[in-house]
Amino acid sequence: MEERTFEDKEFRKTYWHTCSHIMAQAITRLYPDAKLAIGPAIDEGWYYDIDIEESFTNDSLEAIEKEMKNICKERLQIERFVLPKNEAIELMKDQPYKLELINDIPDDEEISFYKQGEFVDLCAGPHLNSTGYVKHNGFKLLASAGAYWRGDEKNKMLKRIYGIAFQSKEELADFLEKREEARKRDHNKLGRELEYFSTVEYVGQGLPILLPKGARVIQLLQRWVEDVEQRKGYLLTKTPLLAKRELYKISGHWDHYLNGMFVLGDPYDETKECFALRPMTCPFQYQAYLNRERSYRDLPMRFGETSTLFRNEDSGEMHGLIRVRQFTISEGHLVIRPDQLEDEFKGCVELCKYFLGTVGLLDNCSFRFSQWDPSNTKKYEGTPEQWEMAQAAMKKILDDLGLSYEIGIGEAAFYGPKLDIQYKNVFGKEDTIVTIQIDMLSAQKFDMYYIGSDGQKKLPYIIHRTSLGCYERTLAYLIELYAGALPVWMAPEQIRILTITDRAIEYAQNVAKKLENKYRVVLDNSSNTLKYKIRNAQMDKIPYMLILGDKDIEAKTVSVRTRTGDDLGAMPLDEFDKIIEDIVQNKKTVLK
RNA sequence: GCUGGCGUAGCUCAAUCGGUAGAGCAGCUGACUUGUAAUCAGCAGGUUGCGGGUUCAAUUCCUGUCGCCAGCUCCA
Repeated sequence: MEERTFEDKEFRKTYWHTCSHIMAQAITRLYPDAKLAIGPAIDEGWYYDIDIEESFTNDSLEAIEKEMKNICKERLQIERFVLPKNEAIELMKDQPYKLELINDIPDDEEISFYKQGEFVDLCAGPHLNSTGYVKHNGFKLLASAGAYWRGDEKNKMLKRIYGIAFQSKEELADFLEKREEARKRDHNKLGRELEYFSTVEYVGQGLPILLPKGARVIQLLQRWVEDVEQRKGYLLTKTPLLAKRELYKISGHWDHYLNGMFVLGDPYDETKECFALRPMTCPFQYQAYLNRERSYRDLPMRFGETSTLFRNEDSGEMHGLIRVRQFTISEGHLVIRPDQLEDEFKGCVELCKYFLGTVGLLDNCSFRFSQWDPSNTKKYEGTPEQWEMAQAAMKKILDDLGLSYEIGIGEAAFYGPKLDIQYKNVFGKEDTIVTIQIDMLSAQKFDMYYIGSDGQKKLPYIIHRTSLGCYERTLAYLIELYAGALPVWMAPEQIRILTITDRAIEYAQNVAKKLENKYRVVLDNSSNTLKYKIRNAQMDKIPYMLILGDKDIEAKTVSVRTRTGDDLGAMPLDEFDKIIEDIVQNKKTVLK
């Protein structure tokens, strides 16, 4: 086994899993009262959940690491053995979590253990065959955190320690360095530094202030999405941000989403009017459809809206621009005949792939088919038959499209299954960026019908979908992806004009005036030195810098420098305009 | 909401045993008028997140609260 390397995913996981046991052994040595829960290998490293009184501090993590090194150096043989259930229970009698796990193992399955020195753990394996194979200077404990037993918030919260290991200390150092590099791209830090957004304590959690740069980027994304959607046959709506309780009762939000809403008034006093801010656009936009009777000839009707939503997230959930309490999405609802489902759904997938591809985010996306959980029917509306039908329809479409997707059980909306497009950010964390959902239930609730060719009332299907998802979240991902250096067409500041001497001020003002008609320009005609101006210009973020001095005035040129450090030399303004116009018009993501 | 960590100037960080808050950068003013990653000088900047407590004295100790970070749970 020692011939194998980390290229081999199975070996990597085995190695990390053994690390997890070594960590558990070290913890047991240092804290004999610790009760062990589970300790699996994960995508990057491992964790172990432990029930223990003490909190793990940085100091205690170091102490555990030190003991782990000892265990490696002891070169303990790791031996697997199997016990019948009654003996397994006897062996683990002091480990309540292990007992619970043993009791869940079916009687006909064998119960395996791994032993290294004095330490024995219930485990399916596999493992390395000696603690000596783990390089004592190749691992690090990264963090401690809380985690619920079996992932259920009703259960006790245990202490979790995360760790990472490699086969050499150089690889470990490399990993830690890359992690630091990723932190520098963190939108939550970079976005504040570059003044895209800020938060204010007394405004509230999850309520970011979009500063001029952030607001500008979001505005131009919104205009672009609205324009493209218009060309794709979308009808623009603008609907209220709040409504009476009665609307949400029809939509089902009152039953399924009340604790996620901001309610204005007493939700339980039926004698008084009660409003709530909208957490979703659906029931509002349906009203546009309901405005008059519709024929089968009218369908599909595609409604689009740049829609601001409010969700009362739990206080621990907020994170920069990724998870907020007020956000704006490119919302849309397609009211369609059942026979149009396939084409329209595919159209939605194509559209959002176009948007995500153009901004450069598509490469980090994966698809998730989010289904209901048949064992938790309380969370959902509709019958099992209706769910099976909707999911079967979506499965057929996804398979036809040849999309490779993962299935997420219990990830569906309460009214239907979803195709979620998941974005993996610089830290490897995944969130939904775009969602397309099939809804076969809502039309009936809202009495949304159309008159078929036979003159009879028919129920349409509804597709809920976004194009670019939530703009705040998208902006966060763009900041991270481009490390703050957004593509020219969406950069909040495209050109910075710098004067070398005060003699160039008037010339610079004229240049600025010409460019301002088409581009976002900032003129720095302060009397500081050029070096000073460049230093303070965040020059690796601003696509183009025009440097103007006596030579340029005389030759009627601008000296152009790009944020990548390329000096394009002096050129007439028209020539510069052509270069940048091409890049902006064609939404090129690469500068040059 | 839960577990843990952290809140000192716009940013990055100091402040010994509890003894009355200091530096660099950014900012502003002046000088310099400079051709591609730190020109010089000066000024200003703080209810140490906020409230309560202990103490002669709190940035420091205790407590509550708000916010930020990591993770869990939940979700776009």
